[in-house]
Amino acid sequence: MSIKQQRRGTGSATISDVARLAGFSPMTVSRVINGGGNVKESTRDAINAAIKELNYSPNPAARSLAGVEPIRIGLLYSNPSAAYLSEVLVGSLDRASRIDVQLVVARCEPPENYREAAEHLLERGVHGLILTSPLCDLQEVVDVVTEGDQPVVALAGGKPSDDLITINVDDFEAAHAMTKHLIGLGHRRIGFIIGSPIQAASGRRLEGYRAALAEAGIPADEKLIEQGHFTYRSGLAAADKLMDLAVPPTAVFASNDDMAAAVVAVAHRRGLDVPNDLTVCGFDDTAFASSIWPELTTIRQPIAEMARTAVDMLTDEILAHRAGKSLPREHRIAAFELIKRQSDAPPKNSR
Amino acid sequence: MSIKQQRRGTGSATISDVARLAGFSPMTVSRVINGGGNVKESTRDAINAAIKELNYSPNPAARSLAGVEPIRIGLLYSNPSAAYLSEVLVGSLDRASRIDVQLVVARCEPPENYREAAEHLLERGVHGLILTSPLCDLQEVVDVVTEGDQPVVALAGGKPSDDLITINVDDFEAAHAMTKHLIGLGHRRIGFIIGSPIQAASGRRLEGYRAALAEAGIPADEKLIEQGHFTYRSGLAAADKLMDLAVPPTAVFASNDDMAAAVVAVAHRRGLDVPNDLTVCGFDDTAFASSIWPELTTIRQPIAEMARTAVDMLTDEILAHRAGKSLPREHRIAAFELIKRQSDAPPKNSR
DNA sequence: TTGAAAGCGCTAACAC
DNA sequence: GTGTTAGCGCTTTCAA
Repeated sequence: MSIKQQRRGTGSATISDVARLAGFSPMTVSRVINGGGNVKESTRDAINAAIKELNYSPNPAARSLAGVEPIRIGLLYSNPSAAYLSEVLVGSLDRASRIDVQLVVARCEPPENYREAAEHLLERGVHGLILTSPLCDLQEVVDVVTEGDQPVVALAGGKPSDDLITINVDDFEAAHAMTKHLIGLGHRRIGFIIGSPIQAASGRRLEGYRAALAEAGIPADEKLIEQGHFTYRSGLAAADKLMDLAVPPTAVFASNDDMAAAVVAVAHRRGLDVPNDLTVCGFDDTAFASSIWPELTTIRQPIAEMARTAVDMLTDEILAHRAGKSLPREHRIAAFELIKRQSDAPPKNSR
Repeated sequence: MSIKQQRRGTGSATISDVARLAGFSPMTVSRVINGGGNVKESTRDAINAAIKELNYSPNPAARSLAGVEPIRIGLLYSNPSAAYLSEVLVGSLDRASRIDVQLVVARCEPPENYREAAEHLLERGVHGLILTSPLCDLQEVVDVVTEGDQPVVALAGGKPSDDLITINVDDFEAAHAMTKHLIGLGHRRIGFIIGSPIQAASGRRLEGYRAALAEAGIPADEKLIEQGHFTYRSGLAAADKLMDLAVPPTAVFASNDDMAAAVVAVAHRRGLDVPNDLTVCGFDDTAFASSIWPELTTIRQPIAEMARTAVDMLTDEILAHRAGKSLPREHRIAAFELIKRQSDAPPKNSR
């Protein structure tokens, strides 16, 4: 039933098919695809239409064989919260391999070697850089990587600026949503553990919490707010302080899962049941959140998806750069999700 | 100083270079590379020598352009312990993209849909399958995937057999090493939490523990051995039983990190310090191990590396299969590592 | 058992 | 602005 192709060929549309349909030469199609200059507006449109109609996409093998310089992207990470890092890797590796982009991964531990690490990557000829979480918040690191003219994207962190493409969830909105959820459950004394002060997201999460409280007409009580550092250990300390309060909170919202897990541990140590005696919520939905018991209600950032987006955006920038154009630095917002699990309940004395 | 290549070209050796050096045509070289039949022994040797001398390796882009059927590997996973899964993905994606192998990933949740999931992959035209951890231990799943004649590799799990290529650490040796480490610290009453009974590794770990005890002349006490299921929750229950013993253990060795983390939680809840009042060790070195406090002493399986190996072995098999040869099913052992962190110490009353 | 020719899909170089 | 030509490195087909 299947007609054998003349020789081989995958069956999908080629650049010549597009050229024929649009009434131009393959070369012109190639120019359009690669954002090359010097193509008449009308020609470009016709070709784009043909591309769409044929659902054409260039064959990467042919492309690389024809000698285009491959796109290389550097990924700089540090302090690997294993779960976060691997989501980043999964997402970016996946997309990179799909669109045939080389990914060079390097670890960098500021303050020691961030300069070297960045320079090392640049020497390896990367055309753009992805900066992962704690790194995008270190001004020195950002300064170093934005020195050259390669585009840089900050993944889940960093302040939107003219130097940086950023991809974030709306931390304010997310913390706001979680706090509102807690208020909806009936909580009035809601403890909050702030994240590491060096990360911009920490402040935004705190503001979201404050705003939700204010909107509900709940007076702010500064004693309910403790500083943490995104580590389990800092969560332990903060939780202890919170639970030692004369009137302890009925719920604690920690700025990440590690600290939330620590709150659960402290509660248990004190003979408190979670969630019946204390509601605990986290942020990030790392492996932690669903491995401990009870499983944590938390905010999920689509890290893998964001990493994919990062690769895409960076690739677009690099291509634009090669074609001599320049795109404005974009600041993308990804959708968060409130994941309700078993660590939250109405406060005990509510009715 | 650099002489511009005539037009482009990467500079590395091509099939023609090899052909010229060996004194044959590119075609014959191609045959040798692809394991094709009909090449004289002496010719083959000469060409192989030339390949080696030039350090030649075929250009995958050219290859795929020339229309060889791409190698497609299916990866079947379930019950994603996020950390484990992403290590698997990172390793396999990385290697697959490097050697230009397509990886098709599918989730499968037995007992519902393992048959469909496997068949779905096969329909997508995969030439071989990787089975990740809990799956390789389910006989029904193994039966289904080995029905056809595609090669299957079991990654970190499964019983070595004629149907399956397996890649494992030596669970017996690893558990043995950890137990010995604990004994070396001075512990005599060492609790053990067994992993899920459906996974073959659980039994091997238990045996390793037993053997080390026996070697040290420590009489086995069955009360110190509790059944778990690799979940945090089962670890909680097992730890409670262990700590309720008239003479509780001074150390607990859990068959994975999740359960070890649960032991730490129970200890803390009971006012016990880890490691000073109780030593706790895990297995796997997942994110958990280094996120909680104290960080867990544990056994590390080089999952990502093992995944890379899996892709390589499968690819070799598929290539051999295509060339009409058949390799014996290999059973590879990867090296584990005992990661010493802060959750172990000599027993209190030792001196 | 080996080789020659042609072509996979694309783009760089150079016309026009 | 657009087209022509040639060739990237490999494999298939077919002939010797």
